[in-house]
Amino acid sequence: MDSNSSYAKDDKLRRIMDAALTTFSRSGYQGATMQEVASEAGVGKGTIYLYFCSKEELLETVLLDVLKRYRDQIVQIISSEDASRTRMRRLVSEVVRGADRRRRQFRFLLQGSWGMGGEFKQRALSIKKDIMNSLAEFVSEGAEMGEFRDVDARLMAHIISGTLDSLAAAQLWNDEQTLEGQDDSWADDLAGAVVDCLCSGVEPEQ
Amino acid sequence: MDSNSSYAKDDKLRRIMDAALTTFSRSGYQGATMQEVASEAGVGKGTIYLYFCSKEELLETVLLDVLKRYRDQIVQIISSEDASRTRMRRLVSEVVRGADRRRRQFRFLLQGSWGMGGEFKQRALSIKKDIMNSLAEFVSEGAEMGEFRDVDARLMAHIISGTLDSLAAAQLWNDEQTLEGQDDSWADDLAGAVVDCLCSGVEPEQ
Amino acid sequence: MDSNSSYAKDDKLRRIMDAALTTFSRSGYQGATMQEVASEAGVGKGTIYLYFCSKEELLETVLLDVLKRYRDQIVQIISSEDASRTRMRRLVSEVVRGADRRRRQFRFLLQGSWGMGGEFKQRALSIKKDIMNSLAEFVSEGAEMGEFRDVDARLMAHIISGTLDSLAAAQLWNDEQTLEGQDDSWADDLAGAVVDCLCSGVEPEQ
Amino acid sequence: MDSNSSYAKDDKLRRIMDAALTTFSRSGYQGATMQEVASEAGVGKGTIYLYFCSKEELLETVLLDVLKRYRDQIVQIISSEDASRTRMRRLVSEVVRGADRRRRQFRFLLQGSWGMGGEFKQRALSIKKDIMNSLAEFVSEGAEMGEFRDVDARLMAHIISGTLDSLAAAQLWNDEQTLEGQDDSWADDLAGAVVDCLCSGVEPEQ
DNA sequence: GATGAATGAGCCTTCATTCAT
DNA sequence: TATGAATGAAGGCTCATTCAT
Repeated sequence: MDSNSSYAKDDKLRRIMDAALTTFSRSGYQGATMQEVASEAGVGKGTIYLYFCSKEELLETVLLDVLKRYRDQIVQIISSEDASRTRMRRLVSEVVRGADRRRRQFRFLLQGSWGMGGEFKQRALSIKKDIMNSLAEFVSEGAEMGEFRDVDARLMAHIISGTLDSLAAAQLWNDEQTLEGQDDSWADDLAGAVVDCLCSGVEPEQ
Repeated sequence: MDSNSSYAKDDKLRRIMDAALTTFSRSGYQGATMQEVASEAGVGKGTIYLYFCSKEELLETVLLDVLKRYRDQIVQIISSEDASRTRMRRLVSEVVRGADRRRRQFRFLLQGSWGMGGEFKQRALSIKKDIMNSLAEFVSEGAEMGEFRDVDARLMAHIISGTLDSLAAAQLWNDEQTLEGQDDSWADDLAGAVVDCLCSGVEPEQ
Repeated sequence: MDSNSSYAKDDKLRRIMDAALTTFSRSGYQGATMQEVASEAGVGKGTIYLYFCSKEELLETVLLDVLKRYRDQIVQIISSEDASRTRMRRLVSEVVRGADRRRRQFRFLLQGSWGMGGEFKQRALSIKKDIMNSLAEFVSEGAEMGEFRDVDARLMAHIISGTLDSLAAAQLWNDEQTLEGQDDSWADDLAGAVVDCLCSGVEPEQ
Repeated sequence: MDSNSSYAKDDKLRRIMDAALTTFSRSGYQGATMQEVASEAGVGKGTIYLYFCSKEELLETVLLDVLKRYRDQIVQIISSEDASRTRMRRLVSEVVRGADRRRRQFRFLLQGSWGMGGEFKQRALSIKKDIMNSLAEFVSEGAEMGEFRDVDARLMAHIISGTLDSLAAAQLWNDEQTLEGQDDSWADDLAGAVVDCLCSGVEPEQ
């Protein structure tokens, strides 16, 4: 019984955050109404205010939550013991696959934290920097291990991050020209080609 | 007199669109009020409705306008007769410089068209595809001329576009770690390093 | 035309304040809704916010306005050149008559400024003190002229003010036992009896 | 056990009514929330509804309770066997002292029953009339005993009642000009002066 | 054309009340 | 009996839009 009610409470919070993610993603922050979120979550409008003190706090919490999960996914992938190129490949394929599976979340990430203010922006930026730092470190370590050239790690992090975002966005925007064959291996094939570009560059070796 | 009033009319339209860009960029679409836009433009609130039938149409017009200008800038740069690497370099340096100079516009571009619907989204996507197509064509042509390897042009377009976006965003977010030395040549140096990564890749030649 | 529109604006403000007085008096501050006030005034809900920035400011303005008019009435009456007793008599009869005529306003005055905070309370208190000071001065002057005994003027002011309030309240509460015969002279007769009590006291002369 | 739980129940009821008095007095009827009252009483929000079926009933009960206690105090004082003037003096001094000691209650009384409707208003009025009747009777009896002149008893009741209210209000409003020396005997001195005014009147004997 | 006073639909938020535990 | 999580009606306020001037 105890564990039941405890479960129920967590469940309600989770349902609200999930509904908020869905609703904000569908209608945008300002466009979404608390009533929509409540209906989507299957709770009363007032119930949301038992967990979040304002619409803004709800958005911030959900946004940070998604951002953190994205960061954790990236960090986890590039922390493996595989060869740098392999890790990079997994990074691309997982993110692209994830964008497909969790469209709602990526909508959110790409939208970013526009219009949010002050303290929140700092926290969001902090997580974004985590991501950048992880990627930069990944590049540096690759160079130390002799698997990468000695390029500017921070710039390379921008290139990787930007590529991931662009691919995910294409996914969301349904860029069927780029990503049409959705069989089992399309993400891996895509990742292979992208990583080839990133690793070998676009210029022919002389 | 005719040409005068016509000029006056164009001028007023231009001031309104400029004010809208500034205001939407500062406060977001929903956060901005028509009163704000009117004040910023130095016209009466009702005047805006002589040129645009709704707030949404105003946003769409301004957004498409900015997108087009961005597209045109990119197209113009990569249409020159220079070597591919040189054009790519100019692409990066101009975009980064532009992000610095025209922050309002880039805010807008990165924010995208959230919450906008249907027909408008198609038009925005269409322009975004113009950009992608231009970049892909640029890569293809480079390959034909032997200046680029025979990589997947569309994927390389994503890499370039994503890199540009990531750099521009860092600019806006004031990522002072990446872009601190703001002397005259910082953009060129940055572009050089970025293009080196993109052209030669991150892996050492064997 | 100019004077017309100017009149219209003043008229709208006046209608809103009047409607607010009526509505607040009928339903209480918290009980009244802005929609009620708007309907009573025959304007749109938003229009009120062109003249007052919040419900609270509306209440404060109306309350201070009524308070000031009450103060001015009292000051005017006791500033005449008549004998002290005559002025006191007019004070009572006018206030009682006013309570009858302007019930809404007296409701307001008696309710006072409960729940209002800070700066406003100070301004209301300041006007209430004006009234007390005027009454005290009236008593002092009466004493100087030999028409009154040398009693504590401030205490006597409390007695007069309290008596006026109690009579006005009885009026409002429909104390038909006290104030039933509402012919032309009832107020004068009442005032005569009251002033007799206040002037000669309740104890028999020894 | 029975008497214990019965005691506990009475105790809880008392605590709730006390908390309501404090809370309503502090925040006003509409401003106070049931949660505030519950917290102040140290009980759960739902518990209040075991004793009162609505917020309004709670207010009415508490208000009538306070009114009755005030009435009883007045009746008790003027029912003694002392000389009329002595009783009047005790009336003033006790009320003023009481206003100091039980500010919360007087706040309530002075605030009155604004916004309350129908049946309740009748009951409150009924108690207020009790007070008026008691005072009028007191004056009549004084006249019968030859200690008072034969004035209109109901009007004199208004004068006394109004004076008491005005003094109590000054107390609450912190009218330090009137009531500053708060040593042991200030209330008695004040009462002496007030009663002198009421008994002998403000006009010099001729 | 240009304006801004006026409007009212719509939304965030509060809080009295209920009811499962 | 006692509780407080859950609810949803209701209200203050905003702001896109209109229209008389």
